[in-house]
Amino acid sequence: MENEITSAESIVKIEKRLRYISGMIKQNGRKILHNYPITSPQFVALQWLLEEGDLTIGELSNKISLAFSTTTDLVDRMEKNELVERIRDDKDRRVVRIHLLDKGKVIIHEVIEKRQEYLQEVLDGFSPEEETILNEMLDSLYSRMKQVNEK
Amino acid sequence: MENEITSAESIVKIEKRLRYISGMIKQNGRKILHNYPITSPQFVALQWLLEEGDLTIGELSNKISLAFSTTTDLVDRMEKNELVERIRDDKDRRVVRIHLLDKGKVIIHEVIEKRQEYLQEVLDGFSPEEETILNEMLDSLYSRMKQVNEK
DNA sequence: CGCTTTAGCTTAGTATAACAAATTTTCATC
DNA sequence: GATGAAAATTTGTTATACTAAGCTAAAGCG
Repeated sequence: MENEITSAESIVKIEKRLRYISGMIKQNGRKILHNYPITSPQFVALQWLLEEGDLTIGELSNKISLAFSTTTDLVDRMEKNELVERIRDDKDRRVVRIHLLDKGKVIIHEVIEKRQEYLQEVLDGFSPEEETILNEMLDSLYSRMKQVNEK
Repeated sequence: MENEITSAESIVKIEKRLRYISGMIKQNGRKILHNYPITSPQFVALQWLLEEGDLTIGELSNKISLAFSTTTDLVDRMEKNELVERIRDDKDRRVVRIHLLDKGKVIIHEVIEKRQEYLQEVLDGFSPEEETILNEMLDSLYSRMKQVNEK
């Protein structure tokens, strides 16, 4: 059963807040990446590789919601910088698996740490109760968005 | 006085949630913009112009956290597509004010509406109480981030 | 006034990102 | 083995994004 419709006014407010927050996060992300030899899309890709292990071009493209050809170029540049390497699958020679190299691993770990420090600082302004609520909220938001996006 | 330090584990979890959610929003945004003749950065710029009224290149650059020259190019393309126009300030001939044109206004309104419909759908899964909590949470997050970013 | 500095924006130059369409290579299947 | 499909890449084009250099108008100052 669906709940009552949220007022339009409320939606506008929430949309605005989300936009401002995402602007803040973007701004902070820029500041951090400025000290590292990777770009924002590269960061996203590397983080997925760290989290999921080796991924094919297709899998990575889906994770980061980009066209195959965009991902190919992205990987080209990261390979040139020795952040990752391509490994041809022995069973299926069509498939290329992207593997995180040490240099990439060090960088991505450091950047993630900086981001976590930032988050830590933000959350220092929260009580433990608020933090619990935030966690639950993000969980709900995520699973609900997943539902809606998959429709 | 600061609250107790959030556990590292919790931070990791929250970071991950935020990342997933922003991925979802990005994915949905792409889907919507696909039907309109504007790009994602252009959308952001137009939305600020709608919200704030005419802005100078400098003001707009700050709003969207981009270099002046990037904004100049962005405005060039939007001007070519008749979404906005440049108006020289009469008092101070150095200043250029970016003004939203009708075509741009129609597009930005429609895109915002689509985004709000999406948010509406997401929030339909929430009870009024949850929604109130969400609102408060976003408020806290925003003001706290602003504090931290300005340090 | 005449000079320098500053502010606001644009240009130039380069690298990256993003996509659609065409192509290549390999696999699966008939 | 021919044919079609799948996975990546290449091609071609446009948009984003930055730094550094340049331009023009305003402001400050002797």
